[in-house]
Amino acid sequence: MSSERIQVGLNAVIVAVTDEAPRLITLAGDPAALPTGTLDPEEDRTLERALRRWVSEGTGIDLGYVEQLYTLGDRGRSSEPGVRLVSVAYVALVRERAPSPDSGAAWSDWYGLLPWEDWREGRPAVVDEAIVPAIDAWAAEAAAGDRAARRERSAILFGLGGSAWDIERVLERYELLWEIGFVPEAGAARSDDAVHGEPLVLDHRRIAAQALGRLRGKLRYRPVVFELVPATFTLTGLQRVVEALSGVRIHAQNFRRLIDRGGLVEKAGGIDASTGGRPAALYRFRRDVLRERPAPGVGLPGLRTAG
Amino acid sequence: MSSERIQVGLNAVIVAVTDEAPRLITLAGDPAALPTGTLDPEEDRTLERALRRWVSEGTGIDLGYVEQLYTLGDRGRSSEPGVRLVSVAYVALVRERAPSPDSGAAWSDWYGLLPWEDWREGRPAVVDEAIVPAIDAWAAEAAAGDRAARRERSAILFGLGGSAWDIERVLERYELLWEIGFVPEAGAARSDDAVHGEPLVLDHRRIAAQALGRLRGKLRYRPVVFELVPATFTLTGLQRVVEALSGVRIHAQNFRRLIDRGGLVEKAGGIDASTGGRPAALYRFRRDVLRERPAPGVGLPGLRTAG
DNA sequence: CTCTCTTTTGCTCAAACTGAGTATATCAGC
DNA sequence: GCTGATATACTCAGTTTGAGCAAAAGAGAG
Repeated sequence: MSSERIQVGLNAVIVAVTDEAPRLITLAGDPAALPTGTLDPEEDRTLERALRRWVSEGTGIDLGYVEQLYTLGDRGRSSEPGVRLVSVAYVALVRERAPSPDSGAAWSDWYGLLPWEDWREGRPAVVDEAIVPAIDAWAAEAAAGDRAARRERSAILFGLGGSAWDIERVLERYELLWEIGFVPEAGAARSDDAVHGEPLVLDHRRIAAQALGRLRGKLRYRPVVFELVPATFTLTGLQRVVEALSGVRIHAQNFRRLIDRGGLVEKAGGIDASTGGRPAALYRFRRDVLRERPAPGVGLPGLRTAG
Repeated sequence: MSSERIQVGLNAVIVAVTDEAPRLITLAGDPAALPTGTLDPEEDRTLERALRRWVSEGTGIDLGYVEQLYTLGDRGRSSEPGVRLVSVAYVALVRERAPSPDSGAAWSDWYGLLPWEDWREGRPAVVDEAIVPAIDAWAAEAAAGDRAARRERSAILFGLGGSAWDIERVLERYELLWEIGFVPEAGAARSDDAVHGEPLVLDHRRIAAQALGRLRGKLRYRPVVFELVPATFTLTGLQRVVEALSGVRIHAQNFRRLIDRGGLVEKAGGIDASTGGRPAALYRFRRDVLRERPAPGVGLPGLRTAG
């Protein structure tokens, strides 16, 4: 056939939200990497089982919710020469911040990788201070006819000049930053991580970006948040997790209205008095909605023009 | 490593809508199959390019819009023994019903594969006449405690007993029918195709089901319909295509309101008088919306409780 | 030429949903 | 019993959605 050998790999974006920060597991290295494994044709009946097996073996974490994300197969994404690496990437949600053993696995802040994605405190400084100048330079060096198009595309993706910030277009934003050479993977020398974001090996940061976008979209119409919170939780706690992932603030009263109008939760009986204010009632997820309603999600109220 | 060899394949669900019927390309055989190809590591820089290459070579069709669907890698999905086949499936949309050469490729009616998915004339006869009895039998043979759960799950998926018909859950419905042995792939002998749907080789019908679900979902928030219609079209024509894919009827006035309130189209100047009634104005897609609005789709009005 | 049938297109209206604000409840700590 | 904090309840205008009525504009029948 051909002299280049094809190899199948698996990648996992393992997500948890702790202390109002979304995190994912990375493996130590320079740069760091997403957990990576292979399919054992003898042992693994399905790709997903293969994933669960080696994640469990390697990090001691038993995955709950798992969803296939994307399969990457571009040339040049293997570190071994002569090997064409085709990787199937998955997103997995885990409840607690299970501390990893001495496997080299650790939890990294998602917004450490993608600092421009966190708009909870308004438009992040990185955008105005570093991204906008980089975009301007990139637009300026284009042929006269393309300048307006480049500026318009950037403005829409990054919520500039009156455009709304679309929380789901994480991948498109990453790809634009890659195109303009803002993220170090694009050949540039290693630079300030707080501004350009912490890089990952190969195209792993791209995978992380795609995963965040997918998850943000999924929040709307499937009750995936509940995979990330403990069995009982307060509505404000739930809201903080949604905010952490979506990267925007939510109107608390409307969030509450949406959640219980949708029948997503029920009172668990019990109180969390550690809030610093009026104690909050504890709720639990109503597993029944999965069967009752066609597309129950948290709906993400109030984020048309965040910031 | 292991004695079983891993092989990477590619599958394409190539879609067109003609005469108000969604169609996809299948290769002659018993049963028929989806177009299948491989990645040539030397020649193909990306998976998507590989797909475009062999579809073009094999059927003469140049694909336009292409989107990755899912990667399948379960054991036992290769016809060759000793080979573990990992297939990356794609959905592609093409405009005209390009007639295929003598490559064995032909257009098949999507609802020939999945007859229970077409609710444009109300709940299809197949559901009441064949599926409901099959479900009842399946529920009856369960342990007493599981019967209600089986019935409830079926009712929700198939829009029985007051449940709404959710157009997007195509895959879940297929999987239920597989589970209860209604679709022939599940080991049963070949049966009446008009009722059980035309089978495809291996898990190809499953892929087709997943593709339909994905496409139906995508209609809502991305302007993919326009990939399927000619450069100029009437609003009713556009509506028929949406109806064909979504499998439900749409309130014409609301559809029209949605489309032009969303700025998705503009008058192309010209008239189609062949409608049998008042002549319809011709429109064209406004490519600009892609840059203007965050998530322009056709919105699919009026399909909460179709049928 | 007029009447009828058909499809296209414009308009209306109530119900549901959203975004955003005001007000009240209930705790901890002083 | 204040003060400060968060939790929770209600309100209200603006928008979107589902659904129907009606006029416009052609073809064909009589």
